[in-house]
Amino acid sequence: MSRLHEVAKLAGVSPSTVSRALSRPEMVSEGTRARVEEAVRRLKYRPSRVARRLRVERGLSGLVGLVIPDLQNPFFAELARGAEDVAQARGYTVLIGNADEDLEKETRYLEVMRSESVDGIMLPPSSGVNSAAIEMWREGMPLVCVDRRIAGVDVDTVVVDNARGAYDAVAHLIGLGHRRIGFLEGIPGISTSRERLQGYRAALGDHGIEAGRELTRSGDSRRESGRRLGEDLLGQPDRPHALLVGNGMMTLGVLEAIRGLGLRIPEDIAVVGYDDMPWAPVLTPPLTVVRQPGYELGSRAMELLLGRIADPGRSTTAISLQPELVVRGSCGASLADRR
Amino acid sequence: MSRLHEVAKLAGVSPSTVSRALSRPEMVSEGTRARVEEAVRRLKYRPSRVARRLRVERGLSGLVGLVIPDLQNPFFAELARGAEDVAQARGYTVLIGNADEDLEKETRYLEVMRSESVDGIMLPPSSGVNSAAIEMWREGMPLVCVDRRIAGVDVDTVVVDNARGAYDAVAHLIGLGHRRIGFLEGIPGISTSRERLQGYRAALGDHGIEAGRELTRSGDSRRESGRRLGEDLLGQPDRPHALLVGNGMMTLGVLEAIRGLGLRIPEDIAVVGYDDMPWAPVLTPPLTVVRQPGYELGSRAMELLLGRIADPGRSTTAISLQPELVVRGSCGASLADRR
DNA sequence: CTGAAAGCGCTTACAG
DNA sequence: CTGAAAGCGCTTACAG
Repeated sequence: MSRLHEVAKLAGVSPSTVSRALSRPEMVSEGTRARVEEAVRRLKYRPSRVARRLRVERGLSGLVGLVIPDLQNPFFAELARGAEDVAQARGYTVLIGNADEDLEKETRYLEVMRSESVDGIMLPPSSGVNSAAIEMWREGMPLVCVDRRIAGVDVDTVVVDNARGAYDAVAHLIGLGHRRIGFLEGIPGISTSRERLQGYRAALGDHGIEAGRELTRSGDSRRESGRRLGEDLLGQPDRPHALLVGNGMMTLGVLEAIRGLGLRIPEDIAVVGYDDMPWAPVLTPPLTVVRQPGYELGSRAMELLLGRIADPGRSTTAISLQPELVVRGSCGASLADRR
Repeated sequence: MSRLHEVAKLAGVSPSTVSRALSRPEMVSEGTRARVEEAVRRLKYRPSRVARRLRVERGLSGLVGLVIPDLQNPFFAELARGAEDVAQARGYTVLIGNADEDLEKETRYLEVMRSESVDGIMLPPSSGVNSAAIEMWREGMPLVCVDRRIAGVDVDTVVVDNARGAYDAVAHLIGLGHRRIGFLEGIPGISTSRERLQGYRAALGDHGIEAGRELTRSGDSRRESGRRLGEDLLGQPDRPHALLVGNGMMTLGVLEAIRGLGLRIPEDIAVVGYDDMPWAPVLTPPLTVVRQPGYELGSRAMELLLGRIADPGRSTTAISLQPELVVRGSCGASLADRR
């Protein structure tokens, strides 16, 4: 790797001039600029972003951090994609870390990112309390929470209306004649799970159905917990006849459980999944889901983050996106029509 | 953020001593070490990795780069997970970039990573020729190619035996009585696609079946191309009655095409997918696939990369992992038994 | 328009 | 065992 001073030597100018020619070309005469550019080309010079970052004040590193709870979950992969597209378009590079739904790993990534002097951080926080993210935000690190909220902290946030998504799904099931409707919660303690549970209960309540605790279970947002909980809930004699699963990966496990129990969808059990996973339309029957705008969630959050980096003092903004119930075949909607 | 010199002041020692106390504690007396540690705690001091990286020679940054062709593809997400687990365990942080199957984006990420002075880079190269990766490797950047090879360059490589995977799948179909077997290739030009095509042809050849060009199509490894190609290939009057799809995301599209055409699996069309996607077992019928050890691919490659970083002069090693044919219901294997 | 100088936050020979 | 000094590769007031 060639260095700035080698370029300077070859071009016959001082290092300062090379630096200027590269980052603020208008401050340099046309002739020297050309000579510098030629030298850069000849030496294949690429400035060290590390050295640059050390010198330049916050807000100019061109790096933003994104801590993803679970890269295996297509929903987060889509969110990351949205974030990355916006960042790239504005000349930013995204440093992605996979926290694996583990608070300790999340914290480690946040520390590394701070220590790498990123300009800002975006994350779906794993849990509201005593997070390293809050501390960094208080110390002036630009931060945006995406998908999940942190309670009690005034920070830029982009979320989906989770209560509404769950409410719509359950109302749909009720409209189809169901009254024994189960709910499988994702990781308890995060805002998405909590709000979906609220939406579920609200829909039941509004239709005069009592929400018995025996119809809900809490998991960990992984496939395996979906399978276990599904077997547990649906293996009971007085099992529900309809089910809302609070998370895309868990839905996969629930489908395995249903197959294992020999139940038919939708005749024996109607299913609505949360998140429109890529495979939802090719299932038999195609899965009815609450679709979340993952890509938009990521892109809007990145816009907010870059905005905050550019103007750290601006007031915080909270964006709420709408989910959409996508009715396919797994609830027997068409079945009901035919009755 | 507190700095090294503030810690030094609080502890009543010189900055050099603080640095030593932190990175080589055995060089410092017990008393001063304790005072430094106390000061670090009080000030919540976190060393700047940026400054450290500038000073320290290559091989000690604690950062490795991973350029992923497509984060939406669960296969690569799994690979990334394997890579990350090994890196974390050894104190390394992985900087992930999403190249989006785009040579230009791949190059941009590679440049950023070099310019961030990462210790090494791991990637499934998007195309063998004139890649920035090769240039960087020649300039001394530790590099390992994973999943895909670069022809003609002597570099550490971890791949799966793609020819074997495709061969086994096609041989399985032939064993079931099929002779008109189609193949949908992923992005042409990358080693995985090429080798799978070779395996497909070899299996046909070994069983005395002529591999007509009208039974193969080339796509771009995306779902949409699977759908388009599937409709095209299976919409013909003399369509194949069995199909190997060269890529997990394309398989999703093919399944949509099959449903759209009103064909039944496996009666009208037997299907084998490449990659054991998470949803394969919950399809109806469950999908027969060639399983690739994605996690192991990533973890082995990371071990190789960290090994090379530690010893840049060692001879290059090539690892080939074995795929595994997972027979489920989409080829009618059980159907055939009953005949 | 250009150069010399100082400095970003660390680490590491070198002396003591 | 500890400190003063130099330096990693840049950027940016400050003079001219």
